[in-house]
Amino acid sequence: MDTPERNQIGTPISKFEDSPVFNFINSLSPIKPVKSVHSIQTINSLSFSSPPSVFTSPHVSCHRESRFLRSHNVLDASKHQVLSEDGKKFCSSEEALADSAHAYHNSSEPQGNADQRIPLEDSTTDPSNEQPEFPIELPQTLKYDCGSPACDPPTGGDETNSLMDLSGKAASDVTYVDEACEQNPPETEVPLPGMCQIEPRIGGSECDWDGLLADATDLLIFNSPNERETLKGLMQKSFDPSGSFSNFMSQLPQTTLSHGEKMPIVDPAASGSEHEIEDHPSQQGEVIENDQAQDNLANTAGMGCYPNNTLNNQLVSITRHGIRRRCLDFEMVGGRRKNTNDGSNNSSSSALQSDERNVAFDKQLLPAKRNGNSQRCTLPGIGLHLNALGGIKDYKSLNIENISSGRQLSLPSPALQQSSSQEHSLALVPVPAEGDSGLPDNGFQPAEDCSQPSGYVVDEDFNHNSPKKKRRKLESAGDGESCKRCNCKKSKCLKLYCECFAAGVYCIEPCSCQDCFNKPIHEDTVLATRKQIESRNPLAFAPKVIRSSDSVPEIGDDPNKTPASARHKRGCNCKKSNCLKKYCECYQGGVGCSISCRCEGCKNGYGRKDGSAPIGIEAEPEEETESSEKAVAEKSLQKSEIQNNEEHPESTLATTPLRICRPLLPLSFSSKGKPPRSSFITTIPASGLYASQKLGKPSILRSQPKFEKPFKPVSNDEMPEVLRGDGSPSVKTSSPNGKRISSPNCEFGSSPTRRSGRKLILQSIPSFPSLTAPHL
DNA sequence: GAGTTTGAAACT
DNA sequence: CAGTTTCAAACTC
Repeated sequence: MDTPERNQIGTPISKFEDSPVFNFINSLSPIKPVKSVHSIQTINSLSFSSPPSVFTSPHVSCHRESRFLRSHNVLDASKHQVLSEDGKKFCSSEEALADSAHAYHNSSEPQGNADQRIPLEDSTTDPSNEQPEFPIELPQTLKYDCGSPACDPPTGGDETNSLMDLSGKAASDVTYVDEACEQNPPETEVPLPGMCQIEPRIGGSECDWDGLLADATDLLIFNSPNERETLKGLMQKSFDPSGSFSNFMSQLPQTTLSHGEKMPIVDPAASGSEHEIEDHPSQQGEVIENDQAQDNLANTAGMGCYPNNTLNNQLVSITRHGIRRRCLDFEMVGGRRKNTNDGSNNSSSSALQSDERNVAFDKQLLPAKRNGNSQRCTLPGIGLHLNALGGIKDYKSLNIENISSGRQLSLPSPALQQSSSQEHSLALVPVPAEGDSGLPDNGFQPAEDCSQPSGYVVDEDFNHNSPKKKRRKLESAGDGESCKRCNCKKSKCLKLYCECFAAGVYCIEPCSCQDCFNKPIHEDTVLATRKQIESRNPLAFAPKVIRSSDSVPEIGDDPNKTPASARHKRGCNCKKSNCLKKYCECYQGGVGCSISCRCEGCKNGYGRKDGSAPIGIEAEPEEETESSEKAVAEKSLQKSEIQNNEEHPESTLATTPLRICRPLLPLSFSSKGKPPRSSFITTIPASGLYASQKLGKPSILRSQPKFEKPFKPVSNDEMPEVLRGDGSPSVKTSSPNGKRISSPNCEFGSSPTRRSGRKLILQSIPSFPSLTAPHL
């Protein structure tokens, strides 16, 4: 394999060959790579975080970051341990299956989660149990694994074997690598060929480039760390032309470095995987077994999440490293399904191409899937029809921002999120807010949470099998709330009654809806309906809860106010629930009632309409507005800005940093899958509040509960923005809310707390467009 | 699991 | 804009 490819490659190869490392590797066993790896390891932990963010969806990324830190630390500290453990784990297929399933979901999420999970997953994958047919799953897991220290093993059956042996033999990474290399000497070489193949294809789209590049780098990496670097350098040079690529590359190194820790393992495995896939189907089969089991599970679950095997496998093998893989994987997922079966054996190159193609197809479907992957439900947000429509443009911007920041962005509006996810192929995976809860465990949990997500992932068709059952299961399994989906019977899921539809997400497995038209299949209908609804009420699909979290912190007022800052877009109209139950949208959204609310006997724990804050949360609404006014007086400048913002939100936004965040934020919630109600969105402060809620859908789902608990009341910067935008603009006029809205707007706009909000407005506006745009 | 309550969404 | 109806979630049993 290798030799022929190399020949083809020609120049590129020659470069690599030039490097002493490469030559050495070629002549010798993989052992050398290991050394390089060690050096890299130190770097990995640090760099690692950033790359993932880029690929991962905003939601995910946010969560991830927090997780990452932890995970990385853990990994660093216990790298060796992990590896040894992994080896053990590999043996156990059980965990592997479960993990792999999670991993799929996680794929969107990324490294953060992946890192934690990875070890386990890797181990699981490694064991590779086997079914050649479904190699895809394994690859995915592997990919994730790669990201994680443990991951490496994942690759081919041979690798798995080697890994197994290694696990038994030596705990150290080095041993791992060496063995892998020895067993699969060709693998080391393989990477190069892969590079060559990739390049030609790359010509296609930037996205593809990124994926390819990543893959290529991975491949190179596999051979040896040194080689990686050299390859990277080469790659960068060659690809620099595309900005995206350059950015990507910059990150890639990190990823590679990060991998470096694990590198030893990873490289061998990666190389092996490719070879195995292409050349050694039998080996693949071994690896695949686990994957298949997972796939089967996913399928049974109705999960579309799990990509088809063939394509996935190829891609996976290529991409192993967390970030890229993710992208590819997600994309792959959609496309894979179709293609995988057909050409499991296709060469890597073909796989790549197919992947690209698939991606386009997947866009529509992916969102949902991604969501599922992400964690879930949140992702509800994720499978937005809007996304598909959306706008690629938006996503690009998002990506850029993400990349630059290195964090995930919160999507401004569901539409944006979706669009971004689709285009990137990154699934917005709302990482479960839980992230915190258990890195190790959680790593998987998120996936579990994702169970819903899985639902997302699941193909639409699957959903219907037994929606109620699934739904309940999901609910029970994960957060009951989080997993939930709609249960529409008469609305066909084409009205705002439908949470999924309202959230801009396609209905998926967990849904128990009847006669559902909110599916990719009926995209046209969905879009048309959306348009109609939006025509009546531009803000109809905007988050119901707007959060000025940004404003709060920035303002420096009491942090406590944060909750108060968030407000329901329209305000509730509760008469009997006293705003103490989820019937109340304000309460459900974790925000206090505001002036805009027409509720009677308001006792909202998050903040009473009166301004009193029963729970301890400060009174939000009116009082806040007043306070805000005071603040304004104090800060004439801010005031002016705010006013300007209100009047000219756009301009303000542009100037303010918030803008960036906002655009991203809005969608976040939607992704959740089913936040309280689709419309409720948490705003995410650019800074990273997310953690608490933002987390995508999971956050949403979870968020609700949290909301119940007063404090984190949603921080939804984004929403507020949207709302503001809505409110300030004429938008609301159309909507029934308009009545109420006026007051709320006043609150936001006038209220000091909202000062930050001013900026939000602008962002929010943009998000909507994205949604509508798709309809075009 | 079925039925009731609730309030938003949709309609008039 | 107000009132009514429809709808599905939230809640209760």
